[in-house]
Amino acid sequence: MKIAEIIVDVPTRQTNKTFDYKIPETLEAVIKPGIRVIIPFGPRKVMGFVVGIKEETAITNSALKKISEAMDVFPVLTDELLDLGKWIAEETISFYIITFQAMLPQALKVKYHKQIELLTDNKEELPSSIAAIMADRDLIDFDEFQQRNGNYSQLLKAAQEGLLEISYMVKSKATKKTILYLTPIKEIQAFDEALQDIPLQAKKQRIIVEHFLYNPESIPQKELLEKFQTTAGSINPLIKLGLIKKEYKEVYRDPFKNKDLERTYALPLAVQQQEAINPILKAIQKVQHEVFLLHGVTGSGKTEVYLQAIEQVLNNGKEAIVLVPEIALTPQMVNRFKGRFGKKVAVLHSALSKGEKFDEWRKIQQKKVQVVVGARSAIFAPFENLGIIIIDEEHETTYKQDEQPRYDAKEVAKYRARYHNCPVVLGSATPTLETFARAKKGVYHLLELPHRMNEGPMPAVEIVDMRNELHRGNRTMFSEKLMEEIKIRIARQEQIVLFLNRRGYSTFVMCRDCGHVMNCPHCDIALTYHKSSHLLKCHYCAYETGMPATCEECESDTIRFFGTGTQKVEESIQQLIPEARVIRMDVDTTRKKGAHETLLKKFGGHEADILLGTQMIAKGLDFKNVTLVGVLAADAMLHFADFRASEKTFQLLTQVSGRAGRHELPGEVVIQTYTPEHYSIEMASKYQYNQFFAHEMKVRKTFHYPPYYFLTLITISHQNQIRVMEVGKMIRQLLTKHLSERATVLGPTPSPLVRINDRYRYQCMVKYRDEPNLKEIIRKILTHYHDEMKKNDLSIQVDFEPNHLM
DNA sequence: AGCACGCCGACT
DNA sequence: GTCGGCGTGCTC
Repeated sequence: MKIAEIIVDVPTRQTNKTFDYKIPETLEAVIKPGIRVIIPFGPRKVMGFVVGIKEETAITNSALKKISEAMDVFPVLTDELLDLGKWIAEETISFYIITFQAMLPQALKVKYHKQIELLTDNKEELPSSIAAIMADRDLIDFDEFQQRNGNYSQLLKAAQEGLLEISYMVKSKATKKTILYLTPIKEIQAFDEALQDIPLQAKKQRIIVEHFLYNPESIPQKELLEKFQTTAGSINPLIKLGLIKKEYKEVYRDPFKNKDLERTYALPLAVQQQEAINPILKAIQKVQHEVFLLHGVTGSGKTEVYLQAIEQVLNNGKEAIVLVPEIALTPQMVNRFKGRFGKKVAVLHSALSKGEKFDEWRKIQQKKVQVVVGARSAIFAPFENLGIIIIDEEHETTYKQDEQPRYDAKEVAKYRARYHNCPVVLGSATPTLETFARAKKGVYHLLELPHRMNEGPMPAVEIVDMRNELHRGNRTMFSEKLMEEIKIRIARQEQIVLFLNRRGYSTFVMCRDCGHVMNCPHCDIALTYHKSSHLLKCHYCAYETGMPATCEECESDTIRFFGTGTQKVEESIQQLIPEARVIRMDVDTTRKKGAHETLLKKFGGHEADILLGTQMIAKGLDFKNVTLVGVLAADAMLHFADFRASEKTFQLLTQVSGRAGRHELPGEVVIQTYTPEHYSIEMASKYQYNQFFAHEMKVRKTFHYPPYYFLTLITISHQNQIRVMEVGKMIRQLLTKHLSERATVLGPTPSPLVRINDRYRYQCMVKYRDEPNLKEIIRKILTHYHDEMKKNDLSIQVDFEPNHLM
C-alpha cells in the first residue's frame, strides 16, 4: 500500500512535521508530491501538502487514516519548490506550512467551514434549543449556531447520540473564470442543409446558422448574441438540432487587456552593454551557474541588457524570472517587457487582484508563458526549466519579506539558479555593500556600465545648506536656489520631481505654551497631522483622532505644526507659485487601485509641472521632460539609529538624481540638507559610488557590522515592559553561554520604536562571523518560551541578517 | 487550530 | 457525588 507524507495546514510547533496517510486506490494515480489534499486530522478535516510517497510507515496500521480527497490534478509545487520550501523553513525558523503557502498565490489558500448536519428525520428527538435554531433546515453553518447562542454541550451530546453530525468542509478559494462558448459540432454541409429546414420566420436562427457557415469556429455566446442582437432563445433550437454545443472554456483575467503595447525589437547595444552582456550570454550557453553584478549608473541601459539576455534564454527553450521592486510603481518597466516578449510574459505584482494573480500564476504553471516579471514572491514561479534570474535594483530592501517566513528573494534566487545551473544577474546603480564586496572579492562576476546611454553627463548636483537659508530669514522649506530653478522650469515648460520622505502635513504637533507634543496613546511616536481630513494620525498603528482646538495639557490655543510632510509642501507650492500644477504621490493619494498609474500617466502627459512624492517616486521613473529634481530634506533618514542609514541615504539620493535629464534635455539636481558635510550626501552628489563604498566599508569594519559580520536580531515584545526586559536578559544570557567567544551579544536594548500598538519592544543583537550552532541555540530558546508565547502573548521574533533594526 | 482528557473548586 | 472551569497534550 502507498503511504503519503503530508504537511498539514496547522501552523504550530507540534504539527510542524509530516504525517503519514494511506492513499486510497482510487487516488493512487493522482497523488504525487506537490499535490494538495484534504485529510482527516483529529476530529476535523484540513488541507495538507503531499511532500513524499513511500511504501511503509512506522505508524501502527490502526492509527493510519486515509486521504479524503485530492484538491489538485497537477502538483502546485514542483519537487524543486518542495525542497526549496523545506530549506527556507529551516533557514528562517518558520513552519513548513507557512513557507509553502508563501510560495503560492493567495487564491490557493483554503477556507474552513464548520457545519452542523442533521442526521435524524425526527426533529423531536433534538433538544428544543437546537431544533429551534435548525428550524426546517437540515444543514446550517456552525457560525450561525454560535451567533444565535446555541448550546455547545447539548450539541456535542446530540452528535454523540448520532442525531446530527458536526462536519468540516475544506473549501478552495480559487476560482477559475470561465466563459460560455458556442462551438459548431457538425460539418459545414450540415449547416447548409439546416438553412433549408429552418422556417423563414425564424430569422435570427438563420442568421446564426449563416454565421457558423462562414465562421466554423468557437465563439463566446455573449459575443454572438451581441453581434446579432438576439437572445439565448434563438440558440437553443440549434443546440437541439445538434449543430452546435455549449461549452465552458477557462479564460485568464488579463490585467493588460485594455492596453495596446507596441511591439519593440532588440536595440543595438552600445559597446559597454555588449561587454557586459557577453559573459552573461556565455554562462547561459554553457548552462553554468554564476552570479553577476551589473553595476550601471542610472540610465546606462541595464534593462536592454536584461531583455537581450532573456531573448537568448528563450531561444534556448528556457524560462526567465525578473524581479523588480514594488512593480506597481514602474509600469514603464513592465511595458518594456510586455512590448518585447508580448504574450510570453506573466506579470505578478501587488496591485493585481487575487484572481488576477492566480491567473498569471496558472499561465506559468501551464507553461503558457516563459517570462515572469514580478515582485518578491515571483521568485517562486513554478518554472521547471529556468535559464536566467534577474533581480533589478538589487539593493532594494523589499526583496526580503518582513514577516514569516523572512526569506530573502536574492538568496532564494541563488538557490534556484544553482539547481537549474543558470546565471543570476543582480542589477543596480548603488549595490548593497554586501553585494559589491562579494563582487570585488570575485565571488560574484562584476560587470560595469559606467556611462549613460545618451552619452550625456550625469545631472549636475547642487547641495544647499539649509542652515544658511534659515540665517538669511528664509523660513519656507524651499531654498532660494530651488525656488529659482523651479520657476525657470515652469517658465520653460519643463517638469520637476520633488522628493520628500514624509507623508502627511506636519511631522509633529506641539503646544507653544507648554511644549506638550501630541503623541499616539498606543505607540511612542508623535502623531502626524493630515490636513485634508483634519486628523492626527499615527503612522505605526491605526490610531487617529480629531485635531484638538486647544492643548490637552494647558488648554492654551497656541498649538502649532512642526516639521514638513508632503501635504504641507503641496500647500506651500500652491501659495508660492500659484500657476504650478502639482501631482502629489504618497500612500495617501495612491491607496486606490490603479491610482499609481493614473497619476504617472497624467504627469507623463504633462498635465502637471511638478511631481511631488515620497519613496515611491524614487525608483524607475523615466520622463523625458524632467530636467529638475529637488530633494527637500536629504538628511531625513540619516538620523535613524540604523547602521544602514548612510547607505540608504546614498542610494536614495543617487536614485532620485537619476530621474533627471534622462533624454535630450540636460538635468539638474538640488539637494537640501542641514548636514552638507556628511559623506553620504557629499559623495552621492558627485556620483562617487566607489569612494562611498570604500568609506562605508571602513565604518562597518570598525563597528563590526555587515558585510564584515553577520547579524541576527531577536526582538522581544509584550504589553508588560518589565517582562520584556526580563526575557531579553535571559535570552542574552543563554546566547552568551552557548555561543563561541568570538560572537558578540548585545542588549537587550529598547527598539528604536519602544512601543508600538501598546506593546513594548526590546531587542538583542548577535554579531558573528561563524556560529554554526546559532540556529540550534535560537530554536532551543524559542522552545523554552513556547508556552509563554502561546499563553501570554509574548512574542519573540528572529530576523537573520535584518535589513533594519526597527 | 480544535478538541479530549483530566484535575480542581462550586453546586444540586 | 456531579458540573464545568481551564491547563496540558495530541492530531498520522
